[in-house]
Amino acid sequence: MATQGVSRRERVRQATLAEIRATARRLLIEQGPAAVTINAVAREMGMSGPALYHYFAGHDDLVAAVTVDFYRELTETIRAAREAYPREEPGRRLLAACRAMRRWAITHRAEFGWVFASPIRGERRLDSPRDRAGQDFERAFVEEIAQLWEARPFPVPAPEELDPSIRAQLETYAQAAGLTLPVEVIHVFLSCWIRLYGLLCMEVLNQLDFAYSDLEPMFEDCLRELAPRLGLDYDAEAGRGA
Amino acid sequence: MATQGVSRRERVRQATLAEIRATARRLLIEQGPAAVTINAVAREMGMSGPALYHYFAGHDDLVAAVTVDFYRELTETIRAAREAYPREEPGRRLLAACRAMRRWAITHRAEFGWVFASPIRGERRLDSPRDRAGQDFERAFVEEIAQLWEARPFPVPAPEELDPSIRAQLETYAQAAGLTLPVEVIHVFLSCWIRLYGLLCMEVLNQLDFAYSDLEPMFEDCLRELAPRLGLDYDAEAGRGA
DNA sequence: TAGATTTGTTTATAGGCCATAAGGAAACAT
DNA sequence: ATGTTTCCTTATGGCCTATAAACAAATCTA
Repeated sequence: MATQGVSRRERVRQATLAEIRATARRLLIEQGPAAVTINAVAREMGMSGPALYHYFAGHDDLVAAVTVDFYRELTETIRAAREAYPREEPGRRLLAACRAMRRWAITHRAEFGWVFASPIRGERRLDSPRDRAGQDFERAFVEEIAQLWEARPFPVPAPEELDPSIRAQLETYAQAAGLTLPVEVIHVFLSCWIRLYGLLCMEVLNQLDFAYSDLEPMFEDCLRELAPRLGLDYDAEAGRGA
Repeated sequence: MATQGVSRRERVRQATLAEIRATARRLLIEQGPAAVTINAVAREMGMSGPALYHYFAGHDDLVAAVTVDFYRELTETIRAAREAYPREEPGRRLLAACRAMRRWAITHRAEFGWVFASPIRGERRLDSPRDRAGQDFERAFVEEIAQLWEARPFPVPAPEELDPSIRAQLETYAQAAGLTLPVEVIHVFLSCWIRLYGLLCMEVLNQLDFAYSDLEPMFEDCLRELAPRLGLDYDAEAGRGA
């Protein structure tokens, strides 16, 4: 048996854990974030509320676990999309990753909105599973940027052009994240990231509904504008498909 | 008397309404959004919970009223900052408005975060006080853009360059908002708006904490990049002061 | 000015949520 | 077979929303 060392009990426990998270997700999708409550999830599963406390320490814990699921799924989707192109074309891979991110976001609005609108109040611990999943998500892009930079360096600001405060912040970040890329490269990357992710953020938070009903062309516009900054050519065709 | 037609009762009522909203705001600042609850506000004021239902239809209503307060204050701040420069310099006025927005946002993090992270779930009615306040906020910028465009037209894409879908969406928006500016101008405006507001959005939602501790230089960077697109020259000095 | 009305407030109530405690039942181990 | 661990239940306390009913006070009106 492949599951040799795993007791039956443990298997059942894992199944229950998965069912809880799946139920929470279903409630989120069907009834919104406020409906994802310990009691509601339990009721939905035919259990009594307090039973769930044997699986999660509390509401926050459940929320965090679900968030991690979403991060993982999104990251996995992005990684898979990347692999549609060979390693020799990091530019195409990067664009595919960006588009996969938006596609996941708009086909999983509730989940994407939950991930970053819900639980970031207050401080974060850098070692929580939640943050590890977030870092992993980010890494999917950083890896590709690093490949791109090595394969075909894109223009970056001269050292003296970069604001000293930004430089200092990014040095701290690079060190904490274990990045070996030059700070100027990180700056270009994050500048692009902020624009792309920020657009998605506003879209999912319905901050742009007052003027737009479909932001896909704006997203493609954003990619078209960002592509040359990373020294890669924008491929309009790939945006329409999938 | 200036308050001639207003009964004493009405005055007291307005005072109570104001106190309720002020208390809600205080709770928001001191203890976070979750603490802004009908009961907590009432308790804080020495009243019993149900009494508040004579002033607000329910929790959502209170939330909406507080949100409107924030929108108004922010809008007022922006309008005031604009007036620091004469009408003949719409460029400076616009930059001042942008900086005032960020300044208000970071000196009122809880309020700013509340405004656009909290209550936008679900649909919106276009005629609610909440949305009217939001439109008013937006107008503070649109007005300035219009002035700028008339005084010194900035470059806009040629009609055939604008994506048809975007054009259609913006035509709908322009009509609904009663804007007479060309669609291409609106497109440039909103493109800039998305970047600026999106950056602020991510900052206040702590989406960039993983790398940055102080986003002011990034905001200034954004302004510096946006300024030429609106045909105005970036004034670094004004950013440092205040 | 005395009664009727409107308005503001309180207590009581119903239902939901989070979280803990205490007890019972089932699965496991030896 | 029996003790132990694990899981699940009911009971409880405290806070929340929201409504209903009862009471007090200010205001209006005849």
